Amino acid sequence: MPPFSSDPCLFRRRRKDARPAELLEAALELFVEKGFSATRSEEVAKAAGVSKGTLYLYFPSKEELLKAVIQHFLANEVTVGAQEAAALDGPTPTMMVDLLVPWWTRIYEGPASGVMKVVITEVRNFPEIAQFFADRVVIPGEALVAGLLQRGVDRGEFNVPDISAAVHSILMPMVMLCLHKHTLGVCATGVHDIKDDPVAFMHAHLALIFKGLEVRPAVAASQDIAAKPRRAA
Amino acid sequence: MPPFSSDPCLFRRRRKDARPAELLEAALELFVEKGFSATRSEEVAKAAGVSKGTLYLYFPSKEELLKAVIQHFLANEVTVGAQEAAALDGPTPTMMVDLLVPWWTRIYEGPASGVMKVVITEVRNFPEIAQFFADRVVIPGEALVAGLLQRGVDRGEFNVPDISAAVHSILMPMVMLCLHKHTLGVCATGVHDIKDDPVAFMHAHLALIFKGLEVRPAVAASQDIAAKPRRAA
Amino acid sequence: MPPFSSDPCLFRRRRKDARPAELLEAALELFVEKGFSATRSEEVAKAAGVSKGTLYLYFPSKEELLKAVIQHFLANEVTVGAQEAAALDGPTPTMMVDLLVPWWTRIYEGPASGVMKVVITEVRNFPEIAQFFADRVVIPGEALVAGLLQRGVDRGEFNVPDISAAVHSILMPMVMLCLHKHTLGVCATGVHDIKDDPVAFMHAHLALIFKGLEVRPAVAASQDIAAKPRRAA
Amino acid sequence: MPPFSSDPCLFRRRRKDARPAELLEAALELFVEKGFSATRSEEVAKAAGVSKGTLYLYFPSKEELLKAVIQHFLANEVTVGAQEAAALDGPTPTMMVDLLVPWWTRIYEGPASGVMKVVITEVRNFPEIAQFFADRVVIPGEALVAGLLQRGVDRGEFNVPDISAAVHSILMPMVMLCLHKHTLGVCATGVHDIKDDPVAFMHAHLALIFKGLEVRPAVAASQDIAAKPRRAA
DNA sequence: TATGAATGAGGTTTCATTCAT
DNA sequence: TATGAATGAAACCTCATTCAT
Repeated sequence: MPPFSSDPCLFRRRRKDARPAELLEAALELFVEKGFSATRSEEVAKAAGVSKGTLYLYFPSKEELLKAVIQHFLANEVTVGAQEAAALDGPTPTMMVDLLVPWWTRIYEGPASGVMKVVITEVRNFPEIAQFFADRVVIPGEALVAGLLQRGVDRGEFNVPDISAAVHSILMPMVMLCLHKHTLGVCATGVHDIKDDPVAFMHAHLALIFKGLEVRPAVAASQDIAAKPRRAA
Repeated sequence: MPPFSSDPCLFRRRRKDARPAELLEAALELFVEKGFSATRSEEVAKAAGVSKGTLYLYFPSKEELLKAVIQHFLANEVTVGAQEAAALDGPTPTMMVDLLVPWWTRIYEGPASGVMKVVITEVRNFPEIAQFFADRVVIPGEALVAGLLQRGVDRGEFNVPDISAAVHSILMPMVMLCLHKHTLGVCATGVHDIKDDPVAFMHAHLALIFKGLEVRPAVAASQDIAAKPRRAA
Repeated sequence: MPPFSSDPCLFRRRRKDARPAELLEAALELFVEKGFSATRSEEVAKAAGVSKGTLYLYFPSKEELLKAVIQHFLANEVTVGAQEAAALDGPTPTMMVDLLVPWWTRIYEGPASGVMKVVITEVRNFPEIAQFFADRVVIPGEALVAGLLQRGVDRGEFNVPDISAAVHSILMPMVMLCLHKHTLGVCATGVHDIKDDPVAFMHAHLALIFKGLEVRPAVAASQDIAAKPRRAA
Repeated sequence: MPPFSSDPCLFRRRRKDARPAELLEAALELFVEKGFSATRSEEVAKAAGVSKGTLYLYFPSKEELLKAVIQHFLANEVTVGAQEAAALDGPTPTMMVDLLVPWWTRIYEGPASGVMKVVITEVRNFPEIAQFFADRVVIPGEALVAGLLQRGVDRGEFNVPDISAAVHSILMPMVMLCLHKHTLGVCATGVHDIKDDPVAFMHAHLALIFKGLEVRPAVAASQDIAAKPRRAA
């Protein structure tokens, strides 16, 4: 057949070059869906359209495959937000909404949430991955939010007594919901679910962060709420 | 009238009575450290100083053992929280601080945080566990916080446009930090860590929830921050 | 309590003396119902109202218990028929019906059929039992029927070219139905079942056999042979 | 177009094709000798010259293996009998002898008798096997004989007051002797044994049955029914 | 390079048996 | 004598990995 060149035919070469990526994608999908240990290596091979033996031509073991999956998908998912942050301007609250809502929605709805699930659930057994994840994802992510908060404080737009704690208060629900999407969210019934409208949740979440519970002045004044070192009445 | 006392021997009886708790403790420790599936039931038995068979005298299967661990170390904690909530009185913000800070500090610092890590990271492969966890922990926990928020709204103490989202904003950071403590927290360095002062974090977190970022009126008025379907000014 | 005499009180002594028989009865019932290997020794103990340990005071192992069960119930079940045979008189066909129908009905409906089931299903692993069973049950049983046939031949009542084969033709269905009662009969549906009317089956079976024995018209006419439901033309 | 022939290697293919039969033979031999439950799956594998895992490549469980044994060695034999019955013609008594004698001789002397022993002695603990056996062997086998009897009745060749009982009278001795061959027959001495001449037994058995079927003089006279060394008309 | 038949270590669970009391 | 908590040897089955082709 003429379309294929003579020696190592182009078709096969193209297949061969694509193999590792195809295997990694199949593996991620299955690891997210069924968990690492519950996924049999043959399933990964089948999903990628090759046989069990072929998988082992590219990855020496199932564990190495997992490491490759995490590294591969992590590399592409980082620091997009940071670049976008640099491009924006205006009042910090507006910036935060304009930046964080689409950024996190993209993550939540795309494959990145699956990567997070895999990393978080398996990280304990792979310390190298843990460090990699901390360096490339956690620390930059926290820095992004911390930077926004600091900007608002510097510009006198709002008041943040404990930036580090606030970063956690902002980010943790976002991360947790990624996790939830792929864990409890898929197997337990009766749990309240935000899966269907992540954008609405993000707006509500940020609104709460911005405005708090709008405690009525009288109530708030009656006692000093949430003072750090609380004293007995 | 049996020929011998039906309480045959104080020593054995005491052992028998103590066994379940000893097994649960050994199980939790191993489950947190190595994961549920990666822990062999024999290891749990050995760690509790008994043989494999003895474990099955007290728990009919490994999965039931996990359920018992959840019930013993976490679900009871949730129940206690709910009872304490019923006993308190006064302004809702005060109540929330007085209740949630020690409650969650106990969870975070005690074995309950380990249970959360185990469940969240492995639940996907064990649907029955997922449902058990949802029924005994997630739903009651969310109900506890939702109840407090509703109380505040009913008494006109604060305003909560979206109670369900607020529940998540409050609880997710708490849960996520439990997870973090036993995953990234033990293997990655450099990640900001609240491990050493959970009480301080809780106060800051609740303060943020109550007061928000205290956005200055002028900034807030300039555009409608965080309106759900945002439109351009 | 006065009813019990002083030293080893009569009540307990009586219990103790009855123990082995109680255990054997419980064991037989369970072995028939669930099979030997599927019966746990604790179940036998429970059914006899004692604890696991006590069972082992009387029988050194489960296998020895099985042997004791078989020997115990076999000893009492043999040669009753032979004695009854000696007491009867008259035309052989009549004798056979009068003897075999109630004899086998008793066996089929009583515990003896269970013993047969146990022996037949387990005999392969217990050669001593096999010999015991052959000597005490199979050989006397076959001799009984062979003797009856020989008597009929000697008296010129019927013709039996191959007595040994005829013995099998007569006895095998009877034995097989005992077995069937406790095996296929209890677990498979759709199999034609004679469980509900063994007497009718016996009459039909013997009627078939007799007509094949070329009963001489004179003898046959003298009385209605084997004809409970049958009527003369 | 796969890169290599889809028939990768004749040697391996031939092994793979032969494996199931080899495993079934090894399994039957062990099941007959030691019983189904007492035979470990690894023993079957070893006897077939493969490893434990290989067995499970061909049969999903030990119970399915037993089902396959039943189907392969016995159920097919029943099916063949039914087909042969359809192919024959002529007077029913002749048909029955021509059909049943070689059919049952084949069963008795071949592996099928072993299957019967296994099923009958162990079926009680495996309800699914019981149903399978009933559906594939008992019901078709009884239907085969019942069909023959009905044919004779319809053609006015003989009289059968109770077909169902007659089916049992005919089949039970045949089945029972299969059982006997592999139970008492191998371990007890002194029991009368037809092992050496099943053909003679079958002729005698059927002769006994026929004479009881009131074969009409005309039919009986047309050829000498069931004479032991049958000769062509 | 690609295959898939074969392997066998390893996991959970059962249960006959023991023995301290 | 009687108990029942404890044991640990099996048994079934899975699946990551190898290797002949």
